[in-house]
Amino acid sequence: MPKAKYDEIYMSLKRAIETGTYAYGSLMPSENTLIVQYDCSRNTIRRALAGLGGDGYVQPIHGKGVRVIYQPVDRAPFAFGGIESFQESASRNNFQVVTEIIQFSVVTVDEQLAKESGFPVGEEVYSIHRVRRLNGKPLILDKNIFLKSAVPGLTPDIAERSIYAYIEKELGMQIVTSKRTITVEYASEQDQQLLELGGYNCLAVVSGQTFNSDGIMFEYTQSRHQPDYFSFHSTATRKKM
Amino acid sequence: MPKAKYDEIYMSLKRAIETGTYAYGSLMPSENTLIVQYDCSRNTIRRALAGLGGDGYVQPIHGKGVRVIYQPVDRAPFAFGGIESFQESASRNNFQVVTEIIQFSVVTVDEQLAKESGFPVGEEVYSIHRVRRLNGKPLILDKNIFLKSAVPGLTPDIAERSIYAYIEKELGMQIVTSKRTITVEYASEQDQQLLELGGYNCLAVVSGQTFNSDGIMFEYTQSRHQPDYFSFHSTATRKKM
DNA sequence: GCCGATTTGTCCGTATGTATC
DNA sequence: CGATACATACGGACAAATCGG
Repeated sequence: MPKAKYDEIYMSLKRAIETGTYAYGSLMPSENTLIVQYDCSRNTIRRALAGLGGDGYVQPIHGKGVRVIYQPVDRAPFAFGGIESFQESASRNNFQVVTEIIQFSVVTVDEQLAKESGFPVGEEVYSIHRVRRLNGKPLILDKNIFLKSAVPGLTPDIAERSIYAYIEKELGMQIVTSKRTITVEYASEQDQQLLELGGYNCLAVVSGQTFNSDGIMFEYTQSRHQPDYFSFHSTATRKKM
Repeated sequence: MPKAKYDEIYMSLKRAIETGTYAYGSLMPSENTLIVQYDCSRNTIRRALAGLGGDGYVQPIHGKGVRVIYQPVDRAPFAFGGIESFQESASRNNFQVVTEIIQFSVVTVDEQLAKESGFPVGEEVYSIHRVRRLNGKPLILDKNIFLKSAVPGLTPDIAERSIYAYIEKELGMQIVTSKRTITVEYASEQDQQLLELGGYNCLAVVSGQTFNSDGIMFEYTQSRHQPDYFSFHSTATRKKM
C-alpha cells in the first residue's frame, strides 16, 4: 500500500533506527549517500528525513549531518498519541477490550452544544456515550458526537465494535486531521459510577475534533481516562526565530 | 536575520487565516494562484501550505483544493471552563509569576536516573527543583536536570529568573526538538507540601527531553501541574497506509 | 459514462547559499 | 581555503482526484 517512494524510504529508515542500525547519538549517512542507496532524488530523501524529524527520530544539523535522537521507550502499558483509536492501541498491545454502550441517540445541535463542540447550530448529530473495559476493568468513558450527514447509518451495534473501522472501511472515509486538548478534571458523579477510578478523585480528559479527507469536521470527542491508563506522547520541533 | 521565503509566505497566509481573510470551511486560493501572488515556485508555496497543515490551520484535498480548518480561539470548543495554561493566564492577566528554588545541586547520573531521564550513567548534571507561584499561589513544581557540560555556569540566581533565557541569550544555544509525555499521577507528599492542590489528590505531569541544535539532549524536565492550571493542545495528521 | 480543465500529489534535476570541519 | 553536508529555491514532468459539461 505504501506506494509513495518517499514513504517507503521513510519506513525503511525508521525501522533501521528502531532496530539499532543507526544508533542514538550517531549521524545518519549523508543525503548524497542515501540518494545512491535508494536510487532517488535529493528531494525524496529529504522528505523521508523530514518525516523522521517530525516523529522525533532524527534532527538535522546544518553542515554536519543528521543526528539520531530516537530512544526506545518501555514505559506505560500503552502509548496514546496521534490519531490512534483505543481499539487500535489496545490490540497492538494484545489487550482485550470490551465496549459498553451507555447512550445512543440522535439530537439537534443547540447553542450550548455548538459552543462546546464546534458543530453548527441546527445540525443533526449522533450522541454516543461508551465505556471501555480493558481486561474487564472500566477505564475510559468516551463521549462522541458524530455529524449525522457525514456518518450515516450508525447503529449501537457498530458503536459496540469500532466506529472508526466502520467509517474507514464501510464508508470509505479517511480520517486526516485531529485537534486535541488535554486537561485534568474532577471526576463527576457519572465518572465515579461508570469507571473504576481506584483512589483518584480526578481523571485525564482528552477533548478534540476530527476532520475527514474533505476537510469536514465530522466528530467531536471527549475521552475521560482513568489516570493509570493514560499516557500522551508529543514531539515538537522548534522553527527558526 | 535573513528570512526564508517559504516562511514569509507561511506567516502571511497564517495571518490571513487568523484575521478571517480565508474563512473556516472555505477553500484557499489554488497553488497556481498563490504562485502568481507571491511570485515564487510551486515548491515554495507547497512548503508554506504544509506548515499551515502541520499547525492544523488547513487541510489539502486531492484534486479539489486546500480547506481552511482553523477556528478562532473564542469560537473553538476548547475555551470551556476557563481553563488556560499557566503561561497564558499569567501573561494575559498580567499576573505576577514568582519562582522559588527548592533545590540546586550537582549530581552524577546513576542507573536509576539514567533510565528515567535518558542521560548516560556517570554524567554530571545540575538537579534543580523550583516552585512556580502565580499571584502567590504555588501551582507548578518544576524538576529540571541539565547536562552540566552543555549548560556550564548555571547558578541559583539564574534559575530564579529564566534558565532558558540564559541558555539562548548567554550561551547562544538553540533549542530545537523537545519530546514530551503527559500523564496523571497521585500527588506525592512533596507535591502536597509544596503546592496548593485544592481538593485534587493528583496532578498533571509533563515529562520530557530537550535537544539543542547539535542534536544533544541537554535537559530532562518533569513539570507537576495543579490541574486547574493545566491545558495541553495538540494537532495530529494521520499518515497514509 | 466520457472527456477535458483544474487542482493537488509525487518525483526528478539543477543551482545557489550557508554552516561545519 | 577547500571539501562536505544540509537549506533554500526554481523549473519541469507526469500521476491522481475532482468537477462540470
